[in-house]
Amino acid sequence: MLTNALSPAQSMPARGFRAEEFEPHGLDEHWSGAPVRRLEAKEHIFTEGDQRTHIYRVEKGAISLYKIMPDGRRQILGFAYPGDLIGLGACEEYKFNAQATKLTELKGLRWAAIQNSARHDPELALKLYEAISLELAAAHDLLLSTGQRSALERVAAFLLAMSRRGGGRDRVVVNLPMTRADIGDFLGLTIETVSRTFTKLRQLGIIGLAQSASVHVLDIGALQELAEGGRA
Amino acid sequence: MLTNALSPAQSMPARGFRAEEFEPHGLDEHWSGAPVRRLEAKEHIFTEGDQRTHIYRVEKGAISLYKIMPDGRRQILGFAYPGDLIGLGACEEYKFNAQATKLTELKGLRWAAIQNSARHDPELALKLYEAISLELAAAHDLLLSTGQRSALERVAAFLLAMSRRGGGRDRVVVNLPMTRADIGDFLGLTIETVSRTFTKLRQLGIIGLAQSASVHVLDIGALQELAEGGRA
DNA sequence: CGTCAGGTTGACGTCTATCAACTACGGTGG
DNA sequence: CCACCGTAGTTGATAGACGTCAACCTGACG
Repeated sequence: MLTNALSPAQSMPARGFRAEEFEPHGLDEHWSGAPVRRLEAKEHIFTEGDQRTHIYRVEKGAISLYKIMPDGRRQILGFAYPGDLIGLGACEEYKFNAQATKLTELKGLRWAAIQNSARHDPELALKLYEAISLELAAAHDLLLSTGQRSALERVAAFLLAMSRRGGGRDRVVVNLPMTRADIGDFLGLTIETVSRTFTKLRQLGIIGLAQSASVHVLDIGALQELAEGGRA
Repeated sequence: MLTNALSPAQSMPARGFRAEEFEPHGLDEHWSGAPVRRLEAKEHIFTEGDQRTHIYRVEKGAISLYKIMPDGRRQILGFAYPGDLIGLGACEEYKFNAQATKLTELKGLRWAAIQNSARHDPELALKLYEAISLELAAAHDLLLSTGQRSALERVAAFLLAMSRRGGGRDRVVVNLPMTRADIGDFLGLTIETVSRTFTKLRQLGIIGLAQSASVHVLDIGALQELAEGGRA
């Protein structure tokens, strides 16, 4: 029911929430009229410190949300998939950057409008509250990964979480709309370690790697065991 | 203005929010009537999976919020100080454990009551939304630490964040109401690494360590540089 | 066919975990 | 009063996991 990033034992998409299940009802009408915006890969929706004018909903593609340090180190906080909302944080400025990982379409709503509605519509306000509390749960799960899990465990947890995105739970074929660099910066690993770990999982017969962007999950049980530290 | 855990460049307490600045006005009246509950060190308020019956406000002491893996690895998500709220997540069950790090007092409010009020009071609902979005920002900052920063950088960022708790900004004497083990599990380090890093900071003349629970910040500029990766 | 971004693999280095010994402190009880 | 014990913290030696540097491969695209 929740929307955690790296919680393989639970049943949640990796960030934000599935529109059909959790979208604030009070937002539906607003979205229908909103114009579609198209982004090329690597194009930004907004960057940290920008005035927080809109909230966005991903229609197609995928968005990475990330923070970056002065020396270039980057931490991806999550990936937003179609149906996910972006920019819910209640503050004057965006607190992170949002960038398309591939060709992406999204809709935007003026925050001022949402805020006005919410001031007279407790239902809507509570929906915002619920939506963001799902994001918090996702952040907490990712925190458990980056803080405590080994590289193998992190990648296993990541693949499990990804296998549960996009509706059908525990899909055999998982599509990864992001690069190895993105995965690395999400999990707190380097490109090389991510690549090596994928290879190890393939050698163990747990996954298949037809193309690098498409993973076949062959043994989901093993993946779950690994993610929970069943064996190091 | 925000409440981030490890964002030394910004000015926020480590988790939750300062009551006098951010507490939902609609909650004030509720709290005044609530009974005080006293907890010994290591006593739990609730554990993961418990029915989410109350939200709590810390009055004295400190609470650690943590997740734990089957094999005992623990990730502390944050520390709640006096004025901070606990258990805001919008779901049926608590998603983490809450445990006193020392003798602590807190007040609790039945969630059902808050929820009922919020359904008719958009102001209150929006306050909940704002409160939890601050927690999300805190989680994101911690994520940047555990995912990207070195041990030295993490401890520097942690000390900076702690120096900004408790009202007076950039206090020279910082009190740490948690053990080295707690700090380690918060930052994704071991006790030994935390201890060694404190020693290194002392040898560098950046902090003073009279007692292990009380840190004197001697050179806050150096701490900031370290936290942002100024020099590795 | 050349170029470039993305991905894989190998050799090596290093940061931090692990294992272990030791100190300091506080409480408890003889 | 002091011996004893448990918890917390520090420090040292060692090992291992992951990062770094580098070569190479692949596929897309002009």
